[in-house]
Amino acid sequence: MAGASIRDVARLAGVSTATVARVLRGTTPVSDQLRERVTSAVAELRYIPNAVARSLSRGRTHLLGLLVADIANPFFGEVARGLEDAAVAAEYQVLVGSSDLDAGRERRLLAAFEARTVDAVALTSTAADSAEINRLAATGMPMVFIDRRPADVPAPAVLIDNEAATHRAARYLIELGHTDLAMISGPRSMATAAQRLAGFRRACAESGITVRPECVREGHLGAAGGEAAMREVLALDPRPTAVLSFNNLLAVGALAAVRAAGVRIPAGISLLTFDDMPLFPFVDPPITAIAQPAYDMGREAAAILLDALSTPDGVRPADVVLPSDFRIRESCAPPR
Amino acid sequence: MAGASIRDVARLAGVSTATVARVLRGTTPVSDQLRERVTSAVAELRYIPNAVARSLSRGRTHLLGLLVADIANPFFGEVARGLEDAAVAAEYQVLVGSSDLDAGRERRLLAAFEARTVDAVALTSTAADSAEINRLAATGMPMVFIDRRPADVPAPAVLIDNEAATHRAARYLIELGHTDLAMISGPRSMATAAQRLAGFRRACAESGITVRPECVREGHLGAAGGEAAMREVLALDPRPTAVLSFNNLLAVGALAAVRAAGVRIPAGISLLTFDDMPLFPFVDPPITAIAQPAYDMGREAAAILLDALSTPDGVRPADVVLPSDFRIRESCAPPR
DNA sequence: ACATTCGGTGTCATCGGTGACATGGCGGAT
DNA sequence: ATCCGCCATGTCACCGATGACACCGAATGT
Repeated sequence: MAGASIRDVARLAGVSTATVARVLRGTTPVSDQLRERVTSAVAELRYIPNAVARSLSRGRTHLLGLLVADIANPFFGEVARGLEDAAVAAEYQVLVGSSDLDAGRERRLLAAFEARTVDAVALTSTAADSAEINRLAATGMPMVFIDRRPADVPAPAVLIDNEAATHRAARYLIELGHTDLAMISGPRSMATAAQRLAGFRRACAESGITVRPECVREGHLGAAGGEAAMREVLALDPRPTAVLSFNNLLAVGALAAVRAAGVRIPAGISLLTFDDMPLFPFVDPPITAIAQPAYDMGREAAAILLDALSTPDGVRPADVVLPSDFRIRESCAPPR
Repeated sequence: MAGASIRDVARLAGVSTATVARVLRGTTPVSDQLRERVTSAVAELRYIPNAVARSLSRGRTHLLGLLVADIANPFFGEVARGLEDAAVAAEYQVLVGSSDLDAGRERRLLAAFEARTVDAVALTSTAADSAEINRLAATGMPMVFIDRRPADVPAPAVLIDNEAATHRAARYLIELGHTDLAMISGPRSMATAAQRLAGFRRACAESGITVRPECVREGHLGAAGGEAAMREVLALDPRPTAVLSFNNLLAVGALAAVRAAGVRIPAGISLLTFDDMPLFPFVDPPITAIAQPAYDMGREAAAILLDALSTPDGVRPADVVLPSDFRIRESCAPPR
């Protein structure tokens, strides 16, 4: 039950622990005879090397820390999966944690990652507190941001061109004829939110459209926040004719609010959102969305991290900007 | 950069490492003066105890292994989140891995868990190979299954009453007037699939309805499998008037096939599925679903594991059967 | 024939904490 | 005053694997 140790194997094979290690890791040559004795001893004892001991001895855990806002959010699930697939291919495992965008929880998670000496961390969530993150980065821990990065942290990021993507989406609405647009945005402190809002504003400005201040809602993230924000938007007088949502959860909440208000999409109001979901094509009406390549973002992030780990000289890797995909469906139409 | 060790702290505070440990873990009493010196040394050096070393020394990693079929699947995401929330409350972290229902990948994941000496594992996926799992269980590693369990493994499980839930759903369809039902099931080797199919069959049998063999499709899991299975069902002559889907992904695929075939739900065919999704209420038409309490399942699983870890005497915990929720929406109607 | 090299193997300190045990000092009981 | 006991603290072996180093014997070079 207790699991055999390398000493047990060595004893059974009549060799030293060093020889066992050598056979196992195939590093230095070992005579065929001893190799044979060792491998059969390993098999007989069902010996499994203790990764904890190895980690302590080698100073490497082969663990990647992944900090997300909420692993239950399909977007982060995809990211996690992409990261995991790249990680396992390199014999790494993934330690995940959800921060819920709570600064305290985020801090505890990072502290845990540090204490466990994960080899590198990927972050997709960030409660503003970048001091903590900078301290971790300063220890030399390879680090990569996904989807967003606090302004003052000197680490690479994997993201899409949020400004351009939002600009394009907003232009699409404007070309449809909308002149009174609203945006359900994220917390102002979030870099992504600022970028998307900027793209939105630029598109409006370029067409001489004024965005009413009350048409920009900085909702709390999550479906409930989206619902509340949409309720407020619908109550506006005049009511905006098109709404752009900052992410998938917000959109789900917005959808609920629209339904509850008895408003039809796109007849009564047009809706467009960041983050595609597998069911969007089947919603009534199919939802137009800006799809982020979540899986690839996770994979790229892992690639950056693994690369940094294998070449410790350490030039800071460049950001990776992935293409987003604007998927036009039927949730937007010209205003009445 | 390299991180201070307990010896550095001890040296700076002018005490022994044991005293530092005692101050940190608050176990045995330490004089105020020394406590003071130690805490300030800890602060000055920004000392963070090395969890790897502690794990090796104590034989506990405070790590829970979670094996899911696919962390990108929202159902498993919810499970993971529930498990995580319960875990962090007890100062545990979660190591996740996706098996993709691939026996080899599952085996490697379990081997990694074992090598890392996680304190316990939760499994929601199972490629039939239970020998491997039994071997792990035999080492005394606390273990819990979520959603499904291989028949011959003596470990507790957290699940819903699949047979009853499916029976109820099938009855609902029958009471609507359907007499020709189909089921898009999962792989026969999966216990859950067998149970759900049994409930389905019992409901039919009780009403004197014969289920045509070709109406039970054992699809490959995943949206693509669901689409293929549904395409086959739609091609049947006569075409069944109602279909019950084994899980959320299968349903998404089925939805796509129905759309592609130009068939209307529920007018042309009724659809009902296991696993609810946040967007189901907004789909055209809103999808009737059997909701599993995924988050709670994760939490219960963690509770069982943590309990087993804190009371090592080890009575085998009983299964936890959670209620499912049958959410009737509009995707089912009487047959024409 | 002797020095040199090298392949194959063992020894042991080390990674950072932990806890059993040893030690020393002080107060209270007799 | 003496002994006991307890509290506070230090010492050190240990968890399991690793790798630097030492070592031995055989093959090669001159």
